[in-house]
Amino acid sequence: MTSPPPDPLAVEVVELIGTVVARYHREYEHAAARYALTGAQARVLSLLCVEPTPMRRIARYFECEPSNVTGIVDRLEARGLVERRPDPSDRRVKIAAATPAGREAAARLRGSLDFAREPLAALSEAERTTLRDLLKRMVGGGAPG
Amino acid sequence: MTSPPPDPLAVEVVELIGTVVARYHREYEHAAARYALTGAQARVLSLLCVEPTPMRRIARYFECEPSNVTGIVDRLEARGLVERRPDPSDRRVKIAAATPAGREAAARLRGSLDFAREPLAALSEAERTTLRDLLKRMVGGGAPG
DNA sequence: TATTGTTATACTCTATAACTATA
DNA sequence: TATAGTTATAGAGTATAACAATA
Repeated sequence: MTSPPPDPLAVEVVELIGTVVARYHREYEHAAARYALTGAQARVLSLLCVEPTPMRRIARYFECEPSNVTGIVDRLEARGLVERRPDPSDRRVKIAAATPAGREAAARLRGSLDFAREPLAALSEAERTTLRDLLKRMVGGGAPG
Repeated sequence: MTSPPPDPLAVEVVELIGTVVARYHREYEHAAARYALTGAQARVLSLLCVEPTPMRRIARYFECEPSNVTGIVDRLEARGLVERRPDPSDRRVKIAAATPAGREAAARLRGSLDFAREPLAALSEAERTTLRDLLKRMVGGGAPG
């Protein structure tokens, strides 16, 4: 359907983004592993620190099947990092929420993501501002979570 | 060891990168799935299209255990997308290489990564150049693959 | 009937440890 | 002895399908 012109500059940027993505993702998994969390567990926990979320909505957020979320939340709950709460307005719904221990673990993990800040050291403040604005416009173009 | 100052701008950029990474990664898996490939299979196949690579070096490249690579290459080989070749200079080594069918599949996949190019449409050519240069400097600061 | 969450199942990815064949 | 690749094993993520409880 879409037959975009083979813009060499766009290709180069896409490849660079691919490199950044691969590196970031790998480092994120490693950082999570240091807290005995898998990447998926860390991502769900981080989401639940922002806001308690029904199981179904977690699945929609990560674009995965609801059955996956059951297992991930099971394992987080078994370690006391997350709890399931009933939804007063709909007894079918279970709302997953981070416990204080979960919020603490997530905060420690977040603080350890130096690898993500480190490459920015090569840029001046003005350049970081430029980068931020360009990324914002790229991200803003997509569908909201 | 590293106790970087809590620079709000850096934090914002890191969060934006996190968003880009999450979106790109998800879309990449979906795109690979459309060709009946897992993300890991697609990444290995793409690497082998660049250059035939010994099993051990594939593992080092992706920073995973060599035993993983065996299974991934097994499955790619079973579908005729990859083949193992002996290394004439060291009979212990097996060199994995993309077959013509594998290169074709990888090319089709690469062509379908519109999602990565699409957000760039919001940027002018000058802005893309700026973005490219900033990303280059970020990436260049890390360890070479 | 439709929806929420779960269970059961099968496949893949991942790390660890032990094994083989070469070096 | 050290290295390259594999096998065996176990835990985790994922999609599919079927199910109970609730709407």
